[in-house]
Amino acid sequence: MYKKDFYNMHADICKTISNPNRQAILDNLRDTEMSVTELIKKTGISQANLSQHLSILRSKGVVNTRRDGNNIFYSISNPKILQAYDLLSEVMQELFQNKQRTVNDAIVGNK
Amino acid sequence: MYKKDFYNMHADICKTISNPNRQAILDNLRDTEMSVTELIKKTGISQANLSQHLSILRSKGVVNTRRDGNNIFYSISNPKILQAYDLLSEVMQELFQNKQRTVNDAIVGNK
DNA sequence: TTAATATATTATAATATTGTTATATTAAAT
DNA sequence: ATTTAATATAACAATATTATAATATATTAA
Repeated sequence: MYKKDFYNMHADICKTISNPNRQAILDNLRDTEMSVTELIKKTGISQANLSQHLSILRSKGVVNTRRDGNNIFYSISNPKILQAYDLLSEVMQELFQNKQRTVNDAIVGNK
Repeated sequence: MYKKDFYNMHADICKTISNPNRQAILDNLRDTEMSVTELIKKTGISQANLSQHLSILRSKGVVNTRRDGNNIFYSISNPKILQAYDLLSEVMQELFQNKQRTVNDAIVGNK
């Protein structure tokens, strides 16, 4: 596989989880499957919009589905997705702390 | 911090690395700093576009810069960014393998 | 001081992503 | 067979992202 293809695929999977609503979905599915109705309640996302986001996650293989009667249950397909999610949380926090420190240094005037 | 803010920030940092050209940049900076000119050569991205992507990475704190004479050297600010990058590579590969397997099952007709 | 090199910025057109509204599908219950 | 509840899809407007072309800035060299 050529590097460009790799970068494209990588960016694609990364983009799939790069949306606040989809982050909320994944966070709610962290350790349990959940029906769409439950997800609506938990996330507050509108039905149509949630369904669209679930469709994106599903089409990329990030979540799996299971029908039980009238409900469809969504779950995360691969635990590494959550590992990546959590690692990015750490990165985010550390970047945020650095920014805070920079601002503080600027105010206090020390380096 | 409210969950919505968290998801927004998380998605934001995630979006920052969700672009094939920025992936290429990060991959090239993996274990060395590099000047813009070097990055142009290595990645094949146009000067203006590369500069824009570097600007995005810089503004989000993902890379640091150092001027040396006429050159500006870029480097990755936090090793966890690469850890996250690599973990997402694994996720990508595993998702890809699953998809391959599914296609194969469909062709062969076994489950 | 001017020229050359390295990098950044701005404007813009093309494309992609997002959320909303309205409508369709699917399965279960009556 | 209808009705109801759960979920999906389509159409669309608003916004964001992207790459290109043109121009500007900054540092060194001549």
